Amino acid sequence: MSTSAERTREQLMTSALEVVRTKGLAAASARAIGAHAGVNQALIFYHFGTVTELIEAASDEAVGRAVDGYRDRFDRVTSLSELFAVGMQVHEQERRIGNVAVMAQLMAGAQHDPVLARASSRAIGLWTEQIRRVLDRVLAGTAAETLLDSADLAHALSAGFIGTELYHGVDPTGANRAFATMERLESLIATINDLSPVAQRAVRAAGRRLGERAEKRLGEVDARE
Amino acid sequence: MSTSAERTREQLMTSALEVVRTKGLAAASARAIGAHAGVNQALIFYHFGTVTELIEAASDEAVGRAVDGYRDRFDRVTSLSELFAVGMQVHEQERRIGNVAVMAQLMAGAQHDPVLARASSRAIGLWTEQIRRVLDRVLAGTAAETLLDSADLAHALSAGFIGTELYHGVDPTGANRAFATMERLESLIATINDLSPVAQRAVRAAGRRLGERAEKRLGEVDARE
DNA sequence: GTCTATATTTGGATAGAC
DNA sequence: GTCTATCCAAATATAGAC
Repeated sequence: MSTSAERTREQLMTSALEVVRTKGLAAASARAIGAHAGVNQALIFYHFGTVTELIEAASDEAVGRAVDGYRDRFDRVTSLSELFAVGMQVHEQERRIGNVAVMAQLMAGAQHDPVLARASSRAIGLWTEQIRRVLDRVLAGTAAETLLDSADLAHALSAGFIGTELYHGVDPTGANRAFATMERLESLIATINDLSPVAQRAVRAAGRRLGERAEKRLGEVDARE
Repeated sequence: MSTSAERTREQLMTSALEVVRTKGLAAASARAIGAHAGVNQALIFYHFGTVTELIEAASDEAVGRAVDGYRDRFDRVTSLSELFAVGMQVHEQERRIGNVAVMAQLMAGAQHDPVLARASSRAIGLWTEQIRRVLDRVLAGTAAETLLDSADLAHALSAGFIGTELYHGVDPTGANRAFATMERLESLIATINDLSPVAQRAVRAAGRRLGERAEKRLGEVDARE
């Protein structure tokens, strides 16, 4: 049984994201969100304190629900190619309903706002962790396991999706070309997984050296920050 | 010989980018930019019309100059690995001075502002074209030529750099992991270029089929938009 | 070409009635 | 818990003096 206050809170949260989605973060003022929710803007401050805290709460709720909703689908994935296919489908769906656009707006705002930074960190963390979990499983025992690191790759995919979203608003064809490259690279990995044992050993050996180099570099960069 | 008006225009342009760099697009108001430039905010409207048009002019000027400045360095590149190394160095430098952060802010704003969209389109276009030109040259005659498309890859790299920049502000370690993946993939391509002829033929053949599939898909997506 | 002053709008936030 | 009314700060933009 939802009280009137709970309904108001929910309306404000969905309206907040809806305004960010359609008009961008810069236009997501208390007045705009209140008007969209059909309630007075003062209620935002009563229920959430500030506008950005409302957006934070809305993001937490929406991302948690979205990621949960895809969990079963990801759990049924059994190969890297399948993960890639499902990942692209999920991304396309999330993109169509505007959730990726919202995330991109929040991350841009997060660069200079600690509240949005917290929200973005949690949001991107949930998605990345979901991908990493499946990657860990489907990479196990394959040649690609030597070439890639599931955590690294999960972060790269998340960053790629956000970057491509911004790219899409500026140059749609260019964004599709970026996606085509991701597809090519995935196919390449799949191809290597199916190579002859001899060729695979050569690639693995080279890959091992390269992986070590990458990890070494990563440690150095992190130490600097 | 620079007139007083020219100096004022230049100060406003550099100040505009400096404010975006340090405080974000949302804080780049006429007052903030004017104060930073040490001139009255009214001059922004006199010289540029609106604040976003000032930012547009500043971006055009700065990006053109930056890309030109790296041209020679890119022209001396002779292999994919070398391009990757130089690209990472250039990106790291541009990131350190904040130019990547500016671009990310502009692209986020561009999603809902036609003036910023124009500016972002030109800016990202210059960088992408620079990368594509070199890719075209260094890929020629290699095994990777069959696996990749220089225009597609150039767009993917640009999108990746922007996405990673936003990611960096939210999760620095995660961003470095994303970079590590780019490095691994580049190494993989380099490895394939050095494989035995037999293995390479297998990879090439698989790559050709995959490349055709990617291009087909790309055509379909573009037709929908 | 630059500044001061100001009109106008918009936004965050709070007080107080209901 | 919600609304009205309002304060205050900040923003874009313009008019007019210098």
